[in-house]
Amino acid sequence: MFDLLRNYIERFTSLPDEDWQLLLPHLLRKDLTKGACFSREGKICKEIGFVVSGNMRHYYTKDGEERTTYFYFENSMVTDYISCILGKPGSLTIEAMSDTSLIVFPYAILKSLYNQSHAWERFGRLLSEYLAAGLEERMTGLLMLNAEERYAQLLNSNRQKIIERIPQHLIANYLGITPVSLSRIRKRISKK
Amino acid sequence: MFDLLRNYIERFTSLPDEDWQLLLPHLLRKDLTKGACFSREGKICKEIGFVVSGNMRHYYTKDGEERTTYFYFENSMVTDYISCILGKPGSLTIEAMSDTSLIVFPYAILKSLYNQSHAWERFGRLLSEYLAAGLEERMTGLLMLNAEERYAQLLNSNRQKIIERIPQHLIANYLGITPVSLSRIRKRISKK
DNA sequence: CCGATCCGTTAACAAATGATAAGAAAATGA
DNA sequence: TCATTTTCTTATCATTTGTTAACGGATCGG
Repeated sequence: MFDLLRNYIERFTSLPDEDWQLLLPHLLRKDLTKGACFSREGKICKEIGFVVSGNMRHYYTKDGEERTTYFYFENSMVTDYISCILGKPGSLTIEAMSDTSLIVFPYAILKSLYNQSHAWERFGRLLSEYLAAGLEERMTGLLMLNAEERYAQLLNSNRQKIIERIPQHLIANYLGITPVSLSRIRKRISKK
Repeated sequence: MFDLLRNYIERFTSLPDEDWQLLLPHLLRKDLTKGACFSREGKICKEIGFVVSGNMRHYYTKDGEERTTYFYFENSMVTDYISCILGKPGSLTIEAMSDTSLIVFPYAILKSLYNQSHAWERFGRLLSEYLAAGLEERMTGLLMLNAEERYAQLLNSNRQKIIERIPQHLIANYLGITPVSLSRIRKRISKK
């Protein structure tokens, strides 16, 4: 099963077996039941996860309300990256939306791999670049497009999984609008 | 003068002289007059810049209008990172807002340094992480805060340079609102 | 010095979005 | 199965934001 993670990593950069063996002993399987948390607001996130099956969301809290801003599906990494990088308590909570299987390993291990191996350092760079590119695209959407255009953008992106598998009020959060507003947008679009 | 760049890099990770010497021969000084462009929409960005003096902005074009979403001040890196990373034509234009002095070098050189040296690869990782953390914070602000809160956030951040040195209609762009709306927000705040 | 341009404010109106509540359909769980 | 919860829609009203236009001050170049 751990090969799923290896394949994911090799999509960024080829990883000699020697390097892979440095990580392998630290991998664990972790199963979360629906509603369980991987990382919590106020706690320092010390683990990296890889979603084998299931899906998760992360949310911030404002005025006591959860505001979901990201979703994780199978075959992707999950962590509070900011908390890991800065080593500070996170401001978001990551929660399983369904029963979810993860492969996990300590962020401290990844950091030590950065020191031990150029290949792992490269993976870290490419992962961060990939992350930054995604954030940039999404932020530009928020700055340049209105709510309806953002929903259309999501429809035409490679993130359809979100439309298909996520409840609408959470998609509204993700788009930065209210569920009521998203419902209106959908109605407007369906009339065209 | 090139030491300014070296100091900047060393704030991320210590760089042995040997590694610095790999980059040094490729550094050039470049002066832009007010209004000149460092990178243009539709062109592949092939250079990394470091702002020695002056300031710049980058903007996207929507319906023929410029939408400024970022500012660069002295002592910071400037480039169309997405265009560099993906090797694709950029969708933004980077322009000098005043006469600006840069240190520049080809992105291709940085890429080769990634191959030649673990220390440079590390710098690349840390720079990307720093970039991602900044994008994440700003995106969260866009999703969680209304326009007035975003302006207050900017006021209380370590980005006051923007308030002090940037025309208000461009700050409005940066916040994702219209200049008229920002003017109203400022009026509301001043009444308190 | 003068004209042109840029910049910020204000007003009036239109459009979009938020807040709240009600109701119905669908999913969930005992 | 039945009650409960979740999810989505719709309506109403308030608020915010966008749009357009006008005005005056500031800045800039000749």
